[in-house]
Amino acid sequence: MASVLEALEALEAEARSAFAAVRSAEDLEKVRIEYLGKKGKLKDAKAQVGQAAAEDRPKVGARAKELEAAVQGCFEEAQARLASGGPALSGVEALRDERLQKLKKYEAVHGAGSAWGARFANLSAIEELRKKFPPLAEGQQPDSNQTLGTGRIAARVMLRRDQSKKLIFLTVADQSGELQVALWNKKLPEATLDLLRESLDLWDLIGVEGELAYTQRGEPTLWATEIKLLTKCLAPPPEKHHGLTDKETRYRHRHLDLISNPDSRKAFITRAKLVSGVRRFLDDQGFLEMETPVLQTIPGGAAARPFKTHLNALGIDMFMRIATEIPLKKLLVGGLDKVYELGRIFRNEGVDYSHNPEFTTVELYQAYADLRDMMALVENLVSHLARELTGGTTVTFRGKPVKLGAPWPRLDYCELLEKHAGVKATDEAGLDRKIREAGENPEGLSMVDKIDSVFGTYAEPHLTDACFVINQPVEMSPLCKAHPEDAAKAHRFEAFAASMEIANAYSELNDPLEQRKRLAAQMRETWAKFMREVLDEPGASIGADLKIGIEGLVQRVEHSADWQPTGDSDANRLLRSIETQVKTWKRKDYFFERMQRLEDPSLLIDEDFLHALEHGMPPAGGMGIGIDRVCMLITGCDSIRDVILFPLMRPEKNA
RNA sequence: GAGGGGGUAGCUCAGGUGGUAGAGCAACGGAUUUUUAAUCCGUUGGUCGGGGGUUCGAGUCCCCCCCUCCUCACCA
Repeated sequence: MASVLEALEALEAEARSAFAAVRSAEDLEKVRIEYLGKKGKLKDAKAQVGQAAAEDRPKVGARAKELEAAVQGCFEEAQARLASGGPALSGVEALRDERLQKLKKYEAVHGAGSAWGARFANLSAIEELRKKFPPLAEGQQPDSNQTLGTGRIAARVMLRRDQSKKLIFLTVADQSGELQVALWNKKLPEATLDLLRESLDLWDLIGVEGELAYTQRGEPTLWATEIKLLTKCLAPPPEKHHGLTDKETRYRHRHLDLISNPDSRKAFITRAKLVSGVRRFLDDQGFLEMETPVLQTIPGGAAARPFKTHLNALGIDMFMRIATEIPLKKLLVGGLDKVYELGRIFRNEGVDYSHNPEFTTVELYQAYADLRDMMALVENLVSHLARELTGGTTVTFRGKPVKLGAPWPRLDYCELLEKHAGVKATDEAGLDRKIREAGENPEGLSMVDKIDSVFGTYAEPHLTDACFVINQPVEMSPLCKAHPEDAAKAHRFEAFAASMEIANAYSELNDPLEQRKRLAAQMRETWAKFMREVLDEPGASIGADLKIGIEGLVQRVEHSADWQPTGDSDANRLLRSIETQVKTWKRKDYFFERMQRLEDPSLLIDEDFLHALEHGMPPAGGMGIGIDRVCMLITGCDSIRDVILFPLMRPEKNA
């Protein structure tokens, strides 16, 4: 013990005199590394604590702590004495500083601002230049003296291999691919080569003009005769071989992902082609692309929860659209017979591998057509896109093959239910049993909800290859015509692939009287459902009076076909009572949001839409396709986040 | 909302039972005139997600919080 303690004392004395003797910033850095550095003497000393006898460790440990503080103090003292411009740079700052130095070095020769480049015209894509290299036969020795023409490219430096001070190989990449560039003193002025050797970093953007020739190893290479820095990269790039794998970083900083991961870049290029392919396909069939409002006062066309926003100029609340259906149908009324809209819609709901709050759909409507036209259209469209973008009609999703080739089988909704769940759609007790088997509670669910729940749990997982599910119960489809041969069924299909719904189509309901009935029924159902939820909310205590009032209202809503919330003073009184009680509930935000929707009846019955139908909407086929999901299938991406450039991410909190 | 995996150098990752954080790549210095994830020699670089606790000593043990991925739930 004595010896360890003595050693510590001696080290402190030694460090004090060493730091005291420092006369320059360089010396200080040396002494700092000697004592405080990673392999410095202080580390060695601290390591000895563990070697000391167990009973001595407390004393020795405490002394080592003092020593560390003392030496750190010596360093700071010396630093202050020299006034050497603040603490040493560390980590990413040091790397950035190195690059700044190189930037200055380059600009010292080429002038201020030269590191940020300018127009560099008459470029070839790397992909095009590579085509100028004749393919080499197996084992064939390339003629490295033969020039195969010239090339001019702009690209990012991905790899750098210095063979010597006279020859440097770079691997550079542009959007189309990678190519080797050689900087050689026999092709490039010595001064240029020297400057670049000392100032060129990975991920810098450069412009190169030169001769095309194989190397002796047969690598297609652009031998630079002129080279310019087009943009300096100041931030340190990710690891050159493994690239960027951390998903969070990839989503938050997509630009890094696109540079580092060619597969990711390829997926988004494919997505762009897919979107333009959809447009071309529809345009070629005479559809016109329309642009309808994103901001709406009544978010209709679906039952999803909307995002709410506020328009200052008019002092009104507005909503982001949850579908494009309603305005497009008004265009059918207006005499535009084949219309579509491809764009973003917004739903204030969950996030998982196949859901993002904002996503892209294409909705299309064709007058005087029906479901059958929509079927032909979507199966041709999707198999056409698959063939064009992947070369085939069978894709791989989550490790399993998925067939997208037309024609897709037509599967009856109720038959699927019976086949996979073993119950009939009319068998309420059976449905309840299946819901309980899945660990859910069927109480409070409407018949439609029950059927939907069982179908989702038992049938959807089996819908791997692209298929049409048809003949849904009509209650599930409020905007859809009844089936011409069976009024209980909807003239509707949902297209599934890989267990995801990728399209949904109707023979559109154009009877304004029937439409009003359906919307009213849906509205009453929503009211009743909300009231029942309030009654069932676990942990919520509501007074006996209120309970009776709510139960009464539910009865009234469910049994009177023409019930309207407007003017029902009982309903408003109940809402106010609920409002005061809900304030302390755990899920109060959820309930307040639902209450707000219920307070404005126009949110549930879109009178303007019904009025439009009364002017005559032609019978029509209509369809919505989930572009993101189709894109997942065609690019083979397992998550919707891999096909959305900037998926939703919780903001990072800085501590 | 529930369960599980993860957060360590700029990047990719190691770190039995607490002993004072390592490697590869990148960076810096040097060698190298046809390499290709170039190679060889040397060097620097870390509030180990954040906060608190136990301890002489915490990446490691305990508590709280944050972010993320996966599965499930929710979701026309």
